[in-house]
Amino acid sequence: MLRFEPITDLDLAQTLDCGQSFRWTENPDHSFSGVAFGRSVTVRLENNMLCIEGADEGDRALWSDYFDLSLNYGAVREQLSALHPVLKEASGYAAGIRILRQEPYEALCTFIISQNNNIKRIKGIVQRLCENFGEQLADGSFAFPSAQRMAALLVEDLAPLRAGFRAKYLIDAARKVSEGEVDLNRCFTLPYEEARAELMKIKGVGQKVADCTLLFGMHRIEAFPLDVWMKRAMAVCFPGMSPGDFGAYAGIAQQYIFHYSRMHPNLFKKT
DNA sequence: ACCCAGGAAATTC
DNA sequence: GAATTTCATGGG
Repeated sequence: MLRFEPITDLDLAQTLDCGQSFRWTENPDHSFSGVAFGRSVTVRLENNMLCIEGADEGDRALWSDYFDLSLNYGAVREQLSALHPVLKEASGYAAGIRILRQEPYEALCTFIISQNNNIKRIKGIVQRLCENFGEQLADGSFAFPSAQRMAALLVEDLAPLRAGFRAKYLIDAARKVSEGEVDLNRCFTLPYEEARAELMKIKGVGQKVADCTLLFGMHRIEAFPLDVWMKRAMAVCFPGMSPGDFGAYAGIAQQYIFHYSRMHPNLFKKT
């Protein structure tokens, strides 16, 4: 069991159930159980201390990075709040969100699955992907399958996932990643537009999926994914503004706005 | 029956 | 080139 120093600006529900990761489930006591990096754990907050059951001391840095504990989100919110009054409102409402550092390949696959889909069904498809092709862990849960494992599959093999037209995209991603035709590690350091182009070599990966992969899988927090919710929010609340106007922490601003708009759908009705 | 969901590719104009 | 249609599946 790992225990971290007391921390502010962390809400597990806002962070783990806000549509950036699809592998966490809430328990009756408001802790969350999930798998990341092949480790099955349960996380909870006790007196503002993050506690991770099932993790050992050797993984302290891994989980600190996963929950982005070293970034001062209070300072980020202060900076963002100065940009626009609605962003100030949204960042206050969603102040407990942190941008996770997920496994790059997992982020890539889950956001390929996300296209023209809803969060509930995305979770089901991801769960079936892990159960069918991921390594089983000691407690019976499943790791996310590797690109190498998935590259050995045929599109038909993914039928049990019921992923529809996205199955062929997953196979293309697995093959290009496992053969090095797409280098996920380079996407951490390439100039932003080049990193996005690298990911878009995969069939089924456009700008939005590439942006989500960069933001949630490579911690490129300048990324500002525009999905249907964000396009509505931008049209209603930020007319004339573009992603570049949100600065170096655009991705965090995006998550604040995304969460705020999903929790207040009536404010962003289509005209 | 129709519409929508953290879109992108294929087709048509 | 820009606008529209198609692609699978499941819930409201």
